[in-house]
Amino acid sequence: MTLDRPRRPRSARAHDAVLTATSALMREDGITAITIDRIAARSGVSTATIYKHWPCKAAIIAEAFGRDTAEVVALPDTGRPIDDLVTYATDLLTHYTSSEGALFAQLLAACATEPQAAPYFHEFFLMPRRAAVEPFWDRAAEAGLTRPGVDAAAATDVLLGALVFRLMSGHGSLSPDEVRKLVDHALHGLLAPAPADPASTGTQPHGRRLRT
Amino acid sequence: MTLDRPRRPRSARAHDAVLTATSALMREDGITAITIDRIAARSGVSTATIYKHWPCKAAIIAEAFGRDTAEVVALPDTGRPIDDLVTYATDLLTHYTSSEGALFAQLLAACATEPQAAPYFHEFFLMPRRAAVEPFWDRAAEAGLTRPGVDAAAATDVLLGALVFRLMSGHGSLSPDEVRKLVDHALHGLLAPAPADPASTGTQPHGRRLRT
Amino acid sequence: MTLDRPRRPRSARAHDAVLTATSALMREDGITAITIDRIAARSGVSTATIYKHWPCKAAIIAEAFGRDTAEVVALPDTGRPIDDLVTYATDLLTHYTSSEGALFAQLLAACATEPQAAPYFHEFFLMPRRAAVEPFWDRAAEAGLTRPGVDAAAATDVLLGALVFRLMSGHGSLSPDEVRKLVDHALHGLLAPAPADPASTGTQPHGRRLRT
Amino acid sequence: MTLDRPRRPRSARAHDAVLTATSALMREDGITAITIDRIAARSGVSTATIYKHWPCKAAIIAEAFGRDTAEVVALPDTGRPIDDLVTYATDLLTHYTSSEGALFAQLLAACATEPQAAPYFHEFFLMPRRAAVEPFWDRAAEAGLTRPGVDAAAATDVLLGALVFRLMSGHGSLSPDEVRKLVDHALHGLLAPAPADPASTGTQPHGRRLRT
DNA sequence: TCATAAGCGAGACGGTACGTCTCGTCTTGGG
DNA sequence: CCCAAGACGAGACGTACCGTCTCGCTTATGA
Repeated sequence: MTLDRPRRPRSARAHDAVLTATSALMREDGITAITIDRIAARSGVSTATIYKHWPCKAAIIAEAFGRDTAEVVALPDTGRPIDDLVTYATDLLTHYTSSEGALFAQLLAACATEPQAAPYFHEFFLMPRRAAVEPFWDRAAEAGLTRPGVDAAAATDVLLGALVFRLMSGHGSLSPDEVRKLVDHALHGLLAPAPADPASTGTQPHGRRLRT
Repeated sequence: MTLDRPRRPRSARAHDAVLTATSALMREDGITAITIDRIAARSGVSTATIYKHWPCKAAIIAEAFGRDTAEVVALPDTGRPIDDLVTYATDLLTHYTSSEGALFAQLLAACATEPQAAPYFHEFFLMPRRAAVEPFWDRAAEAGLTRPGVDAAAATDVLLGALVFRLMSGHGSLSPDEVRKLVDHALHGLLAPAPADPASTGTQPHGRRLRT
Repeated sequence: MTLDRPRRPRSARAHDAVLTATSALMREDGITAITIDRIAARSGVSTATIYKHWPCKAAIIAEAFGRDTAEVVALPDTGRPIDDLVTYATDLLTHYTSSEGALFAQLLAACATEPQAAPYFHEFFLMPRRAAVEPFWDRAAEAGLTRPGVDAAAATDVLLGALVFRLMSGHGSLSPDEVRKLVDHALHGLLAPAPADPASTGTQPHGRRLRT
Repeated sequence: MTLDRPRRPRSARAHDAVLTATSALMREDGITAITIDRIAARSGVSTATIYKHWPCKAAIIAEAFGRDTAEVVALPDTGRPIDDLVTYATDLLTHYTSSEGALFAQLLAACATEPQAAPYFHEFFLMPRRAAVEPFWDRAAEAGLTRPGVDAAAATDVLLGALVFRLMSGHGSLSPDEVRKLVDHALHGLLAPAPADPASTGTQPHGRRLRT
């Protein structure tokens, strides 16, 4: 617990210890069971020191969660941007279907409850994730594969949004089928495409294209 | 405080008084400032009685919020379903852009934190709202105006999802332009419509399945 | 729980049921665990009815305890009054050394806390007990075996007092030896008998100064 | 409420503040009216801190009462031990005849109800009091003025016992005459002194039988 | 080199909300 | 008219956690 040699450069040590302890606690007992005192006890960092590094509990959690999450879902690169996007989106949502999703939901809840944590969530979770996919969406946009006006920010929010909503409220299924449906809806829209030629059939061929 | 005549049919009286007090408190000071004790003081209902009616604070809030929200946004009916949907979706998201959205976000946070509240959120907020728009989506589906597989549940989640995400995490703008963009993306999809030639990849199915 | 037959002559039935239930509860879980609600549930008598019969919980307990205690310790009658007194006193204190003593202590505590119970304690416990031993002390007094001024009331209080004190505060041993010591001290006094010759101390016969 | 300079040495400050507040409350409204919350409000010490210092309410009261009682009744020292004992005993019982006695009774009741308080009662009230009189009884014993086997503990219990009993149950008079009677009985015994000639009764000298 | 200032662990503290408990009153509805 | 059933207001209870603070020690830097 008390290393001897390099004593003063503690700031970084304490910082790391807190994040590590927080990660451990949140996997073990869930975010709701996390308390500053438990983090302090687990990390060996005193509560006072913790409060010198972060403004509130949710900020710690946001940073810890963001650090852990560094690319849990790989970005494929097959050269077929649309396929890659579909794969990535499906993988991403599927990943948050697991217990990781519950953590994510509780992290978001903490952010909403403690507004001071928002910047931490932004910096340590959202931005890194978005930066990773941004070039991807950019390339897709350049290739004319995305709708006009679609950028990484909007895309992420629309893609994750429905899942977030369901995770938060606990309603709605998160079965693989549902996840695929949500991804499909987000990527291709809720409404039928405006018929290019108004003379087509009422129901149209996309039925085949979309159904699972 | 002590009404005289009809004394025993109090259950309903207490119930209403609590919901009314909760609504008032949540408009005045926000959801985070709500306390069971404050609800008790404001409503004249004792904490013990409150806990006999609801399992936790978030359940009360969910019911109160749901009761208040009964159709704050009107469903237009111009006979042009697509226009109506667009109008409704835009109005809905715009409505949650106001302070009402902050309440909504904190309600969701409370639901995620206290799982016992989820059924209340479901019953008193989500279901009534969804029931209101359901026939609308059904009619649109019958008219072939929605993509196959789109139902009221998925539609609501995808439409509201991005907004919910932004409200919860505090990131992202909620300006009218952004709202319009989110609505547009949700309704029409993130990806550009599939090109006319379907002969792209023979390897995997989702290219065909998904590409509009 | 819901007997049907004899409905009106309830008063006596309810009274008895309450006392019986209270006795049972107090043997099972101790007096501190007794609740009006538990008595009501156990006896099938409603709380409202209970409050019509007794002013407070301690009153019920006092009556129940008194009813149960009817002569648990026998009064010997060997014809040798002093021996009988010694036997009785020792038996009495020994009896209250058991778990019955703890009940007794808690009953007294309840009486001190809820003054309304005192008359019940007096009527249903103290008086019957005292009435039983009174003729005994009277006879002893007539035979000149007790000190002048000693009556049943004072005798009981002095005899039981030390035990009560120890039971209440939890201090002091209640081993057989200690009990015998307390009985001995109470019966024969703390001070050594005044020496036969009154000329011992210059300060005069305290015996006279104090006696009554 | 918020003193500035000497901040951390609060433990003692809080401790004292609680005891002082408790003393005040108990003189003003009686022990039954004491609440942890009232003590907290009066003393400026939070309930949580209070519970870190004492296990229950009765423990606080016991300590506060003991602290206040530090020798309210003086021990005379005339050189005539018997007289001193008589004076002291009478003064002591008389003192507890006042409202102080009611407090004492309720303190004992609290001790019986909350067993965790017993050690506090023992340490802060009983022991100091007993320690004060102990040398006195010892000297009397050495001088052969007390009955064999009488020590400070037994003496205190027998002397106070009857009073305690009457205080607790509310029965029996506590007039000066009665007090004197109780003191007399305790000091000199309930039974008449054994006749000088041991050959009196066939049942053998109970004096010897019982003594020790 | 040594003093100063800062960082730290430990943990007490004030504050506040929690959810439970019990009391004693009250009302309903059935007999 | 009485009663069981039990809802209710009141409010104390003991616990939990937060975020601040003080203490006393350790260590890095600047005079």
